[in-house]
Amino acid sequence: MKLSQGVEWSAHSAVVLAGVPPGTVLSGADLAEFHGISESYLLKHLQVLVRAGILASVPGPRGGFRLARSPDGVTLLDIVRAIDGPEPAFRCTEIRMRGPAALAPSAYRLPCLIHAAMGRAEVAWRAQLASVTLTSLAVALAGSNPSAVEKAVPWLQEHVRETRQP
Amino acid sequence: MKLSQGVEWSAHSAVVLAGVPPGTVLSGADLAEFHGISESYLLKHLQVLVRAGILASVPGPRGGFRLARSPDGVTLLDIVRAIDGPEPAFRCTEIRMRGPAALAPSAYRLPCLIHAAMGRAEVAWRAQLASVTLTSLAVALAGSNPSAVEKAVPWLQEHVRETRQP
DNA sequence: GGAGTGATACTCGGATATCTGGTGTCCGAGTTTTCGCGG
DNA sequence: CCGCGAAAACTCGGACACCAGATATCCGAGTATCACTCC
Repeated sequence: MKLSQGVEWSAHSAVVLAGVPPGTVLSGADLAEFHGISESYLLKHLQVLVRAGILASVPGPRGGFRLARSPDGVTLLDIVRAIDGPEPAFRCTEIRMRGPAALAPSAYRLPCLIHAAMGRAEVAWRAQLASVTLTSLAVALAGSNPSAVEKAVPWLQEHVRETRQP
Repeated sequence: MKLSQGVEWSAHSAVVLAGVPPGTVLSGADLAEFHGISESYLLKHLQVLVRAGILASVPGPRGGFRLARSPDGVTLLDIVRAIDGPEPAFRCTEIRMRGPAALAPSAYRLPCLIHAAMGRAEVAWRAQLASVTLTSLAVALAGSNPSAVEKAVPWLQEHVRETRQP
């Protein structure tokens, strides 16, 4: 089980976007430079987040990305599901219904126990991720590492862009 | 995030092996036939379980596999970690320490918050898997689908093999 | 001087190569069994 | 009939191709800006 690299990049980018004022955007190039990562590859992931309704994009010069909803309404689970896909990690192929000792399919109305156990584990995993919002991350960051925030804010103010209001 | 196919096969095979009497083994070919799956590929995973100390193998004619410890002592987490690897799903590359707004490394003694949140989620996931033992699975199966067990037992008795005692 | 208009520059968006890890299979090492032979 | 020995058969073990998905990048579509021209 391995999570895509894009999850980390997307989560950090979303936290940064949660920290810029409403009505402003950051370009993909700025987000990539801020984190010291590849711009092209980050764009690929940001586009996925846009398609998932987590970010909104503004095209053209002085365009960029912003959160599509309130930072309260975006959780780590949303980001993971957008990048990594919504399908569960464990795929039950129902091998219990195969082989020489199998019964008729009607005998397997109750779910496969291994499948069920895996499902419970994933529910617990998702519940933890769903309890973390961008707001909670930003607040915790301000509390745990205020100097990092103090250094990031001026840089962001230098690169943030006002957007015309539709 | 995607779990290997081998996790499902290994888990089912382990449950079957938990159901055969102590001092007996099942060959890889029998386990594969019982589940209707590829023998060669299942063997690959069974060997990993042997290396992880979950199964023990007996070579030569009338050889096969058996559990290396009591079914009480084998959890789903053990199997997942053996097949899928022990490293966590989320890999933090510390991008917070990069880019133009980064501070000196000494300013990042506290863990990355996104990393920490992902870690809590994985702990919850593993805790669920660790709470499921082969014994609990076997007991629950006997309760939820006794007819499947009744049909499987004769087949297994037909194919199980006594092992000489060292 | 102001408005209109065309060109321009900048941004996101999707299509395209590359590469690692899971998937699938095969042949060889090792051991037990078994068959044949001799006593 | 019994014991010994060698050959054979069966099993696991690891090494070898193949393929899907993640990784990484590039060029094109679309739009706001800006400069220039004309009124």
